[in-house]
Amino acid sequence: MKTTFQDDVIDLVLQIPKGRVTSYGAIAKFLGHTRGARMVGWVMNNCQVINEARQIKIPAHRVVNRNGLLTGRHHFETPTKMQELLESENIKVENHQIQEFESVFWNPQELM
DNA sequence: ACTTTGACTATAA
DNA sequence: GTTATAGCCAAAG
Repeated sequence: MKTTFQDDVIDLVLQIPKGRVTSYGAIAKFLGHTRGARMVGWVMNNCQVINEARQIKIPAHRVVNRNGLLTGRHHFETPTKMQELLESENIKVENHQIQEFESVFWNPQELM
């Protein structure tokens, strides 16, 4: 089993510090796919399945679009679950948009 | 093998 | 400021 794109994405998402968020594009870029943000989204969709199949939790709520908007909220159990999770990590969310986004944004490059 | 789709982003108008 | 378009590449049908 070779390293797949989704494995890399998941691994990175799991390393997002609590109270921080990142964007699809940042993840894609970190993996070498500067404009492959769409694939990250696809992987996140699989994350749901993995969450139940592997019984591991993937902090998908820490992944938002570059706008700081909770675009993936509709894919959660409930449309408000994502915001709840973020708020429980001291991330301010208003109108499905992260406040002080630049302050909570986490660049994967910091990992190194 | 070909077409469609996707939780996106950057650029142009 | 918004809306439109193209780019990107991997999976599913």
